[in-house]
Amino acid sequence: MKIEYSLLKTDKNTKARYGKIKTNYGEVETPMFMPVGTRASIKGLTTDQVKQCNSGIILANTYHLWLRPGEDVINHAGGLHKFMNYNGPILTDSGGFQVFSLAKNKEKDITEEGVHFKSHIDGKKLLLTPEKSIAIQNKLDSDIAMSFDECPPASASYQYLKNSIERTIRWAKRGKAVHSNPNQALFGIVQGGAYEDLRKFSAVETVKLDFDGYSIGGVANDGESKEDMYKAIDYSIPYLPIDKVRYLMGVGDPIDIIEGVIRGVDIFDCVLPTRIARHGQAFTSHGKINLNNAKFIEDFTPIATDCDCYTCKHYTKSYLRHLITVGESLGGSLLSIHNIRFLIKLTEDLRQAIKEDKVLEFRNQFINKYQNKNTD
RNA sequence: GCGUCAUUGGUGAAGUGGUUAACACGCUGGUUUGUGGCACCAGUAUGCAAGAGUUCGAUCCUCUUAUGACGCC
Repeated sequence: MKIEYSLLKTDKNTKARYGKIKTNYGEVETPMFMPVGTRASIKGLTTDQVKQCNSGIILANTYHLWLRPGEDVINHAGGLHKFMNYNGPILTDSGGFQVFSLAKNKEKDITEEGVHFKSHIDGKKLLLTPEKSIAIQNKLDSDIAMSFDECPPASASYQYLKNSIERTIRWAKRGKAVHSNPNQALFGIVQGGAYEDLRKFSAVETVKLDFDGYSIGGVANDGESKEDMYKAIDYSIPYLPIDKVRYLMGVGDPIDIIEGVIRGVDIFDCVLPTRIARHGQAFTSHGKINLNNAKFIEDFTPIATDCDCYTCKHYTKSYLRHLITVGESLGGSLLSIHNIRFLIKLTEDLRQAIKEDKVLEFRNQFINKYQNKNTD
């Protein structure tokens, strides 16, 4: 089967929704944060460790797995779940985001056929098309495949975005036409920057194609303002069906997740928790802390006493700082566990708040604490 | 005892008679939003062993002292 989404409750004061996604690999409650495992690995963690964070869906990336080891290798291994030993749902990103950053000359390299670019590994000239992206994802056998879309920068002009979303819709059609894995859902992607009419057009036209779920793309890139991100969500959501999952791509700042949930988003993914972990930073309810800071040299307390993650149960800030400063990869792993758990816990708390119709109170309390770092 | 050479930030060190003493590491902060993993950005010697002299001006030239390395008796 493909996935099935059930909307179970809506917050009384906001658009926040509590729901469940049924997949071939178990049920997942939403709102939910999805950790990113680009190359079939949540960097530095075993899948058991990821599961211990109470993860539901995780991500992998079509572009990276296409280049190495190749979709056939993973297909012969029995699919992505077996290959990477993850016994839970997996979503694959289409590769669009990566390919556009590799396309040197946007006007020349991005054509109706697809995107021309050079491999970041060996410089080989490659072409990724909507059909190719879907074919790769079919073979990877993820539970959710994403349409191949163009992800323009926040700085793109209105006219550029207009042409871009029209092409993205044509690409979505082409991808859907060749999608052939009966166990895999396929999501459409809404673009259109922070323009109300473009988001509406993109959403309405994409929904006409009848996907298994919808995502809001093109946010949180190259210095886009928070206001524009929230506008992009607000302008897209009204046109998405209530009985399908909504996915805000690439968002993982705690406050942005809350604001997304309030606006009706169900699932999120982001590299932030794992990337900042490798650079020594940790989320806490009082804001981000940097374990590189000298003040933690002899701090023999956990990152957060109110955190139930493996790292906080067993390690002190002093030890974590030591690992980070000497470059031991265990430091990045332990911080990744904490940060992933932090964001998943945040979505768990949001689910509870929706059930109690207290999302706004939760938002205000969280932000107040998160931005006022001195109080304890 | 005599002679030669050396002495520049936390470390390794570059350098010049004249506006802010290179670079690297370290250190101190910061950044990171569909991951081209382990990156990027910023700050970090009011001083060039100590003292005196020459000079308009000295870290750079001269002298003395200290310390060190090497050589000779």
